[in-house]
Amino acid sequence: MTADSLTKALDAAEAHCVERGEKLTPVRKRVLELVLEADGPVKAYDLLEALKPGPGSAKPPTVYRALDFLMTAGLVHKVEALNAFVGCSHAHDQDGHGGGAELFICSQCGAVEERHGGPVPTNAPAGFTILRSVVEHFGHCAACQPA
Amino acid sequence: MTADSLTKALDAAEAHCVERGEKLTPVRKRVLELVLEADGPVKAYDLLEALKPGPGSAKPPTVYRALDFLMTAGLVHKVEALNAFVGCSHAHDQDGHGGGAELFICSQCGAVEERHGGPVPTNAPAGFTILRSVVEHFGHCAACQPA
DNA sequence: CTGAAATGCGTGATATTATAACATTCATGT
DNA sequence: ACATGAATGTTATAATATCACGCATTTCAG
Repeated sequence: MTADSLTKALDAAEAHCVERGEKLTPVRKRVLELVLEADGPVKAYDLLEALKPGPGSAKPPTVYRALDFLMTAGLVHKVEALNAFVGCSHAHDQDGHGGGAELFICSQCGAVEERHGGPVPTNAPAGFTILRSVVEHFGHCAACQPA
Repeated sequence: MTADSLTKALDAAEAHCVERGEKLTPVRKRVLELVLEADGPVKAYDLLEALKPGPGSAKPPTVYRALDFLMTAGLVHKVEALNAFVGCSHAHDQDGHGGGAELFICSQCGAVEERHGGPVPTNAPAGFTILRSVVEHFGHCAACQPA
């Protein structure tokens, strides 16, 4: 992500929050920035390290609260299988499609692609109502195919 | 799961391991039994508690090693979004279909349904090779629909 | 049989991930 | 000013998972 598109993404995120009647506070914005800057999924405690050049501030709750906010706002996704977080380029609300995107994660280079409107699970058990889906695919992206 | 079908499942698991040239040792068998007995996904430290009526034995590595073995053998799945484990009724090898089943988990009663040959992700990025997929759906099973 | 190698497990310590509980600050409306 | 509520700071701890070492047993070539 270029510095320019990062700025744009942050502005878009801010607008997205305002629409929702919420505030993208400095801490939240900084966390989002760090997540978006990263090449791939980021760990919460790596964010924590990155957040504290200064002495006192930045304890675990700080980053987890910011991440919770950003996830609720649909700006960040958690990669459950990695206990890590990725930025969401679409800035969609997470309501209405089960709260989860379909993620394609390259184990080689860390690149993450996100898709929506994914495969409707046609083979759900009869009568099962899906409220939230976690769909994560791990493998090699086009650029990282083994020779 | 009835006591009778539990015994059958354990015997089948043992046969499954022998086929693979591996051993279902007492510790592994006991862990599998505990996972199968449970109503729903089980936490590793709950297994740990259940494993130690005696004083000394049963430390975290014991249960994690057993779980690793059982997962590799395809007898147990990890629910990534819950950090919990479920027994696998099919006793399939996990090779050949991305290492993951599609799980339907009732948040109300904890029931887990497992499906295979799930939705081929038609919208994968071009050139992406999937090695492992995590697909977990959370919601209400037929018996737990809200009134 | 014997000894090297592999495997499984016990044990203590520690790393990693996440939350609880309570205090403080700050913006906002009245 | 004062009350209120949201966000954050702060301390502690819970929950999840792995490392590293050593011992016991099995396996099997020689």
